[in-house]
Amino acid sequence: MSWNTKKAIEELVRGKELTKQLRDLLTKSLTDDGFVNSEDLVLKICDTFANTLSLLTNSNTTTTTAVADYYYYDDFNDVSQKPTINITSDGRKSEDSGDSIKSPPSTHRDRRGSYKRRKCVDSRKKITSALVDDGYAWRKYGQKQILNANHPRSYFRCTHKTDQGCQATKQVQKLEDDPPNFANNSTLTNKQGNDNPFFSSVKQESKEDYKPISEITYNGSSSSEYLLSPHHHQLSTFDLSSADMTVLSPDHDVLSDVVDSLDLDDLLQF
DNA sequence: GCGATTTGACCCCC
DNA sequence: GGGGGTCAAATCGC
Repeated sequence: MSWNTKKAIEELVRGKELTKQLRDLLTKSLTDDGFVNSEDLVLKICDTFANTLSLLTNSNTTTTTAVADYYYYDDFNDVSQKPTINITSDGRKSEDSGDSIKSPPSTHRDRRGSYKRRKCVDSRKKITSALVDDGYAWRKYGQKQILNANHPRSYFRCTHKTDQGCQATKQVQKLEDDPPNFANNSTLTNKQGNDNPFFSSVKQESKEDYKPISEITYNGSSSSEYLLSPHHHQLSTFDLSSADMTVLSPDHDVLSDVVDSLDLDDLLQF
């Protein structure tokens, strides 16, 4: 294990401790009597993850690509880059960065592939459905309105289906409108299964070598994303308004080292 | 040009 | 035949 990897682990552990403190700060409503300043604490946490990513970036070129493509340290301190996700009346979502959205020509309305898309945004700075959240690089390949469902169901499959034969697929569906913003409350859920009433239990199909998980992730809230580790069956929320959380590619050698040497169950036990 | 998303069409199963 | 899952053309951003 390289020095950078060890340091990355140390940073992750430090981040865990800081997050615990933040949890205490919020749940116990510590104010002036608290031993830490909340803003300072958040900055420390951001530094921790930034340091970790920096270490990983410098220690592995494979990971470097993934990190560099999808993550920028400055995003931690730049809440203004939070994308606004709008759920349209027909269930489709669009992201509004403040720029006008170019509508497809009216003559293309009925044409396959016509859709609105945000422009002038560096997509590398935000999480997209194609990014990995559980060790797989998901790519959306379909969306369908389900009978008696308020929201459409999205279909994802592994990006490496063609080149590596990965048969992993998953389905994502929102259950209810206007879920409470857990992230703003800095709530970090950690539980078996998905009993969150605002998001669907979505099955994940498993074929061949794919490691099955019983529940899946959902990214339907305006500012929070639900992540689930296929190995630990735990659900976590991250606040995208303050930090773009993502997981590196499935081919992450460095992360594998980190994961192998850490008890993620313990890491996630907030 | 590449890789991503969108979305209508198509296929399959009940 | 209807509903759900997948395909693939169209489109977009880099």
